[in-house]
Amino acid sequence: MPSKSHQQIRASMLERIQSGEWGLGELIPGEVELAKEYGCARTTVNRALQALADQGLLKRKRKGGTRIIDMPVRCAKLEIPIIRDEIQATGRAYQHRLLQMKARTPPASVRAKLRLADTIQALYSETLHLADTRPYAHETRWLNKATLPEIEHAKLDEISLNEWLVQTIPFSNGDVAFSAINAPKHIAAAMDIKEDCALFQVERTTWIGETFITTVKTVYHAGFQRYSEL
Amino acid sequence: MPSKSHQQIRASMLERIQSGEWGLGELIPGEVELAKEYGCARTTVNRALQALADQGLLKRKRKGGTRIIDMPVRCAKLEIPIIRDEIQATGRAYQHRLLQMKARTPPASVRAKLRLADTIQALYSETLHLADTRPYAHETRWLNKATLPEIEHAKLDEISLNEWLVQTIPFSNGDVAFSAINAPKHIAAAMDIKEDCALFQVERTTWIGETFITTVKTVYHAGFQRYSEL
DNA sequence: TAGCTTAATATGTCTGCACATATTCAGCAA
DNA sequence: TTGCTGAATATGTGCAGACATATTAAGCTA
Repeated sequence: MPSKSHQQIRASMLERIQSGEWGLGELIPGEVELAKEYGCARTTVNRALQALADQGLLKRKRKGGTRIIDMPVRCAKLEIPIIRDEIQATGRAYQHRLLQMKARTPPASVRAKLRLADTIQALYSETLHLADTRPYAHETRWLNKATLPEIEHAKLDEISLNEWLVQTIPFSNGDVAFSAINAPKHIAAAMDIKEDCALFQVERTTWIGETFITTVKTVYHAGFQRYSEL
Repeated sequence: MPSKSHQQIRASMLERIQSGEWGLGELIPGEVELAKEYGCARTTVNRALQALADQGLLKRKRKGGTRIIDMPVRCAKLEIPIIRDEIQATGRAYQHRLLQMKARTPPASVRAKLRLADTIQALYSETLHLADTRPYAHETRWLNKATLPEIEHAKLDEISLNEWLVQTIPFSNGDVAFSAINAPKHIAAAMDIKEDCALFQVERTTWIGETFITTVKTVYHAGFQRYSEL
């Protein structure tokens, strides 16, 4: 069994954890001992253990040894796809409408969150995304004009602002918040639903280094679910 | 610079990706070349590249080489803590009330989701979690009695069902779905809020191997946000 | 030209070894 | 007892070399 052993070892260890052979908070054997047991090099065991530690199942400390996490925190890896992809993946036609777009001084709440100067102008936009002509999601966005002068030349009829950003600034940092809101009047009107209907909302703010790029509130249609494995 | 180089190399590569030096979908140099450039062993470069690939920034193929992901999918790693921890972390007092708990035949919708036989009895429960005596979240749970006979002896006054499960079945598989609902009458009553108020809902179903453990709907108080970095 | 074979190539993985680093623990001194 | 010091120890990291494996590209054949 000279190949792929680090994956097998990892799987075997996972089993030992799940079965309770290695109980909660318990210290497990050292790398050298495990290497002997599995008949492989210590490096290989190390790799398997590191992976499990990354996954949040183990905690490792030099000299302290490796122990099972006492109170494991459940984690869900949520994917947040481009809305167009999400719609087309279900076989429906995608459309989007730019409802509004203008330069404005953002309200204090937005300026605070983004650490913007009082005087700065930001680009404000509202977009409606449609699946087979039915409203799918509504986006409210603030965008730092200063960092993105190219925005003027983008053809936002053909490609949504959302997508344009992903292509232009692909790998940024940021944060997300998920919540529920009662549909405010203007969104209810745009999405053709009852006012106060419960909607799923995702707020995202993205940065590159220290400079703010954009903050966006995406509100999905009634009944929308975001799904993930854990 | 003989130490920590795989982390440094990884950071350096991340920069090259973010700065656009290595553009979207582009092929990057091979491991041997990078190793020469960074002045280290191929193993070390490999490790850095693997990490970035795990993170979803790179795609690697034997012989095909390594390329930057064309359409990166945003991922958020959401932590779903035990409610007690979540409340106590903000310095508030935690309490919980078991509103209901009885064995029942689950409705067809639940049976289907859990692949349960028609005849099986499941344990149904409703729990209210309080922060400083104010309603924080409401849980509706179905639990497979057959797989968890110990449940009868658990002291569910002292410890919430939620927590009892985490301690008893710590490492299970499952799925989650996030959504927004208008508060139904019985939840509005229990949480002392207006009917139809928008609430954030998390539905979780967990398994061990092929056997179903539990499914739970957690509805959080109005205005609740689940936050994460991305 | 189409289809097969073969060699070249980039990543995947394992080994065995060495040294680095953090942490515990025992032993000693004030 | 308290506090310090140094040895022991488990993990962290790196290197060189080897072989495995998937896939492409080139060359050959019909």
